[in-house]
Amino acid sequence: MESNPKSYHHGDLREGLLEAIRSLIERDGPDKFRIAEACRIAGVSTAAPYKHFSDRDEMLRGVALRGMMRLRDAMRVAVEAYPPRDPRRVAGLGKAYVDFARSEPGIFRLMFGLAESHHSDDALRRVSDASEALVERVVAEHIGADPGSDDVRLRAYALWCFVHGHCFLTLDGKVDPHKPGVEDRLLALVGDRMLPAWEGADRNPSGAA
Amino acid sequence: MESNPKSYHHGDLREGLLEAIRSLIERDGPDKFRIAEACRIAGVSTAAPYKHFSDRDEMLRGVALRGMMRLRDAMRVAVEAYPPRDPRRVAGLGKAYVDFARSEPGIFRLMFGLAESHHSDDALRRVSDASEALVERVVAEHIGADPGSDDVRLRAYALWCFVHGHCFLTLDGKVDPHKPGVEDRLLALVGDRMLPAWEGADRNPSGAA
DNA sequence: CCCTAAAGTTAGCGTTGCTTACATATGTAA
DNA sequence: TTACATATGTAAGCAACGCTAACTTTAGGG
Repeated sequence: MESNPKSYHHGDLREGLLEAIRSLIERDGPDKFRIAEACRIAGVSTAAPYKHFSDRDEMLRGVALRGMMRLRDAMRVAVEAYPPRDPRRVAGLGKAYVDFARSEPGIFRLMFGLAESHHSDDALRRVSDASEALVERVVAEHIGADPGSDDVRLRAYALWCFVHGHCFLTLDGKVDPHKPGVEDRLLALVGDRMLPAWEGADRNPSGAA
Repeated sequence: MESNPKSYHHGDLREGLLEAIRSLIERDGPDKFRIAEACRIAGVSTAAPYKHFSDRDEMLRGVALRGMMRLRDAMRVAVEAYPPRDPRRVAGLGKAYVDFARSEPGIFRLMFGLAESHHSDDALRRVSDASEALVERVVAEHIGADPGSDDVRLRAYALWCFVHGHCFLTLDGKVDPHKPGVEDRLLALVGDRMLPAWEGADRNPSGAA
């Protein structure tokens, strides 16, 4: 079962293909990559992938899933770098998200470009939900509230919206990459205005519009 | 030059194809739509499109451009619904953005999924820049600052990040559509915490981290 | 030591984007 | 009107790609 290049059997063709496809998507985009080229990289014939994947979409979902896992892991590592209630914990979480989008823009686009797969594929949803739960946990600790409360979920979602939007806009070139100060000032704006404004405020669910 | 269905010439095949492709993208997605089907809808042969577009990508860019224009126009209409410095102006701007993403999710994804086209296609960038300028103008009026200042641009960008992220996350089903109260509370959170916190604060660019 | 199943290969089919060569309509000028 | 150039359509077909069918090779268990 090892990955011997000489043997008739690849050893772990599924993982080998996923890695090949990942690199090709990063180079050409999700709808441009060719299966035949991934086969050539993995060193197999063009029919081999169909022993492991039903079709092209399943390959894409496999690559997206592994990307979701890497993002989730990166967020976990970033969170554990600082103790609870440390402001750098929230900032680090956002930074990990942005760093991932910057380092793997093609996969990031793929992950959030699969329109219907999020609802149908259970594995994708599970990993995505884990990341969401992590954000909620960190926000809950930060503002000292119950992790499951609607208030925390809403604020975590708001933070996620902000970071997620920033990722897509930077990927689309809406912010100049040759102006490194912008991102720092942006983080400072959110960190100084948004997060402190939350602390101890609106703890009661007042129905004010 | 009229669009007579009986005549040999279509009349305005370019626009007819763009509309047909738009509807197909909305139904099947940007990478799934087939040119032949758009031709059937427009009532021409499969070779006809290539008299107006060089290739598939140019058709997609054409559809994306018209989408950008619709979004820009919707934002303009929303802005003009309220006088300057009215808080509903900023809220309406964001709402127009979200409404567009909800009503045309396929085109919205297409518009922000074209990775390199934003840099290469001048027409796309021009319309996108116009929308960006509009956001900056409204934010500048709202906080009573100079439209071209770095401060305004940063705050406008922060607002855009937030709204843009919310659009993508709702499209990906990250927020339950059967909970209409969520969006209102989200807008209230941003409106009550974020925007008022901006007014008259941090007008001086202090270097505090 | 076979026998089964897993995992690979080769050949080829159908679809699809796109091109080439040809046909038809439109606008302009003699 | 007629002649011509150009724009815009059709028909036929090529090449590439996803995918399948039938066959071959290896791994592993009784």
